[in-house]
Amino acid sequence: MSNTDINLPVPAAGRKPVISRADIIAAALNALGPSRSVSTLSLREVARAAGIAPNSVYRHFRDMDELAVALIDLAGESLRQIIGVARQRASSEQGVVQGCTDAFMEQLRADDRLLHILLREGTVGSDAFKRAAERQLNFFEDELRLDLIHLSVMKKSGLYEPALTAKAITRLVFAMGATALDLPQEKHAELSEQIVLMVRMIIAGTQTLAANQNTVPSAPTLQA
Amino acid sequence: MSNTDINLPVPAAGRKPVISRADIIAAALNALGPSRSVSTLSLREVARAAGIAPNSVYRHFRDMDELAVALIDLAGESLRQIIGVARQRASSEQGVVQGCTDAFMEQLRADDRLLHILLREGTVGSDAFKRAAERQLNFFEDELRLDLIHLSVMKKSGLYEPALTAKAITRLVFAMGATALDLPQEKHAELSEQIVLMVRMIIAGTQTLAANQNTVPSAPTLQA
DNA sequence: GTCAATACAATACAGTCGTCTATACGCTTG
DNA sequence: CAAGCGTATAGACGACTGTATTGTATTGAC
Repeated sequence: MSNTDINLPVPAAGRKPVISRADIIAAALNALGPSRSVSTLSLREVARAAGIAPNSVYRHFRDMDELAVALIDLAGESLRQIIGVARQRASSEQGVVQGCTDAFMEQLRADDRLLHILLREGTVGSDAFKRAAERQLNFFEDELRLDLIHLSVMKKSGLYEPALTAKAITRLVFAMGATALDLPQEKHAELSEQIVLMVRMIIAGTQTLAANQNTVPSAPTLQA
Repeated sequence: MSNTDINLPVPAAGRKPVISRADIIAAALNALGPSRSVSTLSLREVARAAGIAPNSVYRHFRDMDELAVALIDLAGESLRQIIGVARQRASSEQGVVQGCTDAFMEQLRADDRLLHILLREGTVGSDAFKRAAERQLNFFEDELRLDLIHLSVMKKSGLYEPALTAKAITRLVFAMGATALDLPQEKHAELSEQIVLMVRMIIAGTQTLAANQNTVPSAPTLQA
């Protein structure tokens, strides 16, 4: 669809844009701050933050929804890249969980406005809005699912319903991360530990369920 | 001259109220519909839905935040009661998980406006708003924690970090439930199965971790 | 009956919102 | 240079917001 940064090779016989999509997005992020919700942003407010007239925003975004979706997509890409780097650095299972959680929490701590958006705005706003957030979550789930499969092969451990496991981990981590946004920084370490333990619980659970399914497909209880 | 500085429990020496707090709350719920966010409700809109003048809302609620908190509390109490009934009917572990999830999803399906509020509004809105939602979640966590302990004793199965386990289950179920709000009803059954499996994963995980901890006491324990 | 307290309505005000129209600027091209 | 075109601005409109003020009807105590 429409590109975000580079204009088409059309000569563009007119006045050169003094402001770009990226500028408006940056202004929106700036106006948004660390704890505001995107749905409370008004077109005029963004224009004010960008130092342009309200109408000029229309040149770049059809409405605020389009801007919000751009913000969400940007946030998702940003976090995925960071998590990707953390994932590559880790090899063992424990390292992956710990490493990715650490990267996640560190990004949270760094007052990254993008991540805040992605965590908060999953359940409110317009349909396009929610669909964009859902899409980004699905990206995470899919990457995590591949990781889990890779890991289970490497460690020869069971993996029950990879997609479901990935979804559970993703949703849980994002939900916990969302609560972290309103917590003072000194509690972040504690929350980080909690998240790591929760993820380990799910991983242990998926392995156990896989083992039980292979041995006794009807017994609900487990004895290690 | 005699002043009226002290307000005793004087039996309302004035006009009888034609509208009550409950009426306003009902009007707000009605105006809110199934998919609107509470934070988008305006005082005037509520007044219009209640058929009263905007100012009259002030008589019962200091501002919209107070109304929103009342809505959240109401939603939490309502759902807790429903889950409580479902819990009492179930005895086995499988029954508890399945039963509570079914009750949860059925409440979702019944277009209950209260539950919608509780699921959506955990991450946006004013501080008082978010604190109220968090408080309701904590209630659920606590009840679930006691249930888990009770269950683990009954079934003689392990339970690793009851509080953390309860928190993981609660947050995950609520997060999944929130996504269900924007799903067509025919997908609810599928989602319900997913939720049940996710919860079983966590329960299997906490049991496995407990068993591992008993055999290999090297992992550091965390207790809040 | 009188009086004070109360609940609500009516109106108004200042502010913000999104959007429309018209206009000025600056760049490219002839 | 001048025409053309796209960008951005200025201003205004109507709708909506929360709130303050004022007026009015109803009630219960004396």
